[in-house]
Amino acid sequence: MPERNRSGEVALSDSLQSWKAEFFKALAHPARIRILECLREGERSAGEIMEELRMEQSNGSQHLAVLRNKGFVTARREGTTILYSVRHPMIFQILDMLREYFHEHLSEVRTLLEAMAPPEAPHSNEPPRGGPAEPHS
Amino acid sequence: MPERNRSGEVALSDSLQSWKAEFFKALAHPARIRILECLREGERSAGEIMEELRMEQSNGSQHLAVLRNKGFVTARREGTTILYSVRHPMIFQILDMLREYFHEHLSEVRTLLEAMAPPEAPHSNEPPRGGPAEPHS
DNA sequence: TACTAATATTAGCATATTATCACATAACCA
DNA sequence: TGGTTATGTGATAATATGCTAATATTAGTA
Repeated sequence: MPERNRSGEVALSDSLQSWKAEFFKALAHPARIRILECLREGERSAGEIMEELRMEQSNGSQHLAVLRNKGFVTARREGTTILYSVRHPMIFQILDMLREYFHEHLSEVRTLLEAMAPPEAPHSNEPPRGGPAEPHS
Repeated sequence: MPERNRSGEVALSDSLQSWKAEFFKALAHPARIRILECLREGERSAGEIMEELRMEQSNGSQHLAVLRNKGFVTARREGTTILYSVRHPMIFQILDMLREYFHEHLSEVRTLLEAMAPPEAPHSNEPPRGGPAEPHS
């Protein structure tokens, strides 16, 4: 615990860094990233999100709870549905920066991606025929 | 596993989001944030970093390994010491954005901080039962 | 009131991650 | 050579996380 709280300044900096870590932790899941990307177009109900992302209701609700508790999204009730929206555009700025970086450094990133999911061959992915074709672009 | 690789485009987007999640996961630890902040001023040896951050050698080395494997930092040997530096200024841009947000929304953030590390106040805070609490109607 | 739909929360389990220890390797210097 | 420092690696227990199933809460409606 690096607390040299001599002037009170270090404590704030320490809080800041812990907060940043919590911030990143909340984003450190593909499902939550997808939820945020889903909300990029605007307000969405919990049901719509889970349908679009094909998540279990309970699972999705838990991810939404994480995003809610960390302040990434706000929710408002409208009748029986609850509409979620992203609280601050900074989120999208960060995601956009990452997207740029991802494409600029695609060659380097690919190596990391392969190291990321080693159990399956990154080249040929099996086409699971019979699955529902999605008209989504 | 949401893979609808009909045109190859969705797969890339999916990879992007998984990569983003991995990116955030690598940053989701206060120690690693501190290491990066420590490297903001430039190149530093592993020993300097651990001394400044008061970390155990082995522990710090592991965190450095995470940052290295994810491509956040590069390392070069100089004699007996190994010098680390941050690979891309985007990291600092993101950290700066968060710092701004942290200070702009300090009042909101403080609530989350308290919920984050409750060393005192064993009074259980009430979860948002009964739907989301609207800021004000 | 009862009933249904939409969300939220809880519980149990499996898995992943962390910090830490112990030891191994490498470079430098006397 | 021997000794000190810097760094890496493997194993372990404690902790955290995610997923599924089940249950609870709220709003709307009959």
